[in-house]
Amino acid sequence: MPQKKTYRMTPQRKLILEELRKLNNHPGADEIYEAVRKRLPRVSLGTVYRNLDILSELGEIQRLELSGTINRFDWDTKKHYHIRCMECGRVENAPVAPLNQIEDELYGATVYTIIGHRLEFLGLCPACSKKNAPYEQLEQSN
Amino acid sequence: MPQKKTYRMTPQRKLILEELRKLNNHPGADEIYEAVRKRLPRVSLGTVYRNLDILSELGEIQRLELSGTINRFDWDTKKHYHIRCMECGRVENAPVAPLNQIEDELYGATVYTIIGHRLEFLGLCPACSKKNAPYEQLEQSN
DNA sequence: CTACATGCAAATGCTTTGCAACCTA
DNA sequence: TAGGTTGCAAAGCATTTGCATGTAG
Repeated sequence: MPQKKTYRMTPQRKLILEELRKLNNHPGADEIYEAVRKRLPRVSLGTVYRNLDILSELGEIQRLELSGTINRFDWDTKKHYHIRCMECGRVENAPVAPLNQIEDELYGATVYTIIGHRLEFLGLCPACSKKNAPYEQLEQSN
Repeated sequence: MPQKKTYRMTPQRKLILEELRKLNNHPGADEIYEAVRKRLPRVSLGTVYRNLDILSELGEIQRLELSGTINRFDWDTKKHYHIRCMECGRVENAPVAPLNQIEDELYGATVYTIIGHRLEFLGLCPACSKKNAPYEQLEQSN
């Protein structure tokens, strides 16, 4: 197995963590960058990105990979969920019935007007599963 | 209200739709581009992007906005879901209990090794809700 | 000391856009 | 004929990376 990497606690890393913990609005890297910059004007965006990577790898913070701009297209316009291979990116339909009632749980519990939801499963396709046996366990603990 | 736009059926648009319907692997724009290029070597990637936009707007195809593009960070490392405003991008926690058993539905039904799932709610935050009353209805029919 | 980390700038990768020419209804 | 559409190239934008220098352990 690969030897363990030892991480250091640098002023930059500490500040990034501190500032993120002050923010309750699930900020992006740019917003964290701006916050840190007020206390350490010479930080670089690159440093912020690198540290956010490391900190989420260490489990100190969580990276939210929300759905975003265009990625994939589907000729099937019916509602259905997908499963994606974390290794190779393959996407297939997930044979799971639509959660038609899941949005009801939010009524009264949020101030948002709910429009819909997205559910996506993550895993390994058979090919990558074989190639990469220990990977699953690793990600499980994430 | 805005006057209705009339769309045309161009050879490019038709081919893009045809090729997408042949592909069962939820392709990205680049893959569709390559497929179309075999039959129409001078198409441009820009045309492919523009048509995928229009076709999904028309409901002829579905755009899968899978996780991975918008990166936000969260100091809270416990499992929880989020709700995102489709207008302004604000993200908040969604007060919904984790679907601990949802992945079980897939055992035996998929050849993938399941590692996890992501659930995200989409809606309008109170501020955008007010500004944009007809929007909700529009998106509902999507 | 030395491997990890930083600042800076350049390089990605994917998507969008401006524009002049083109073509569908 | 009008206004949507195309190819091309350039521009965007968020994120990553190469490199020389700096520094925590």
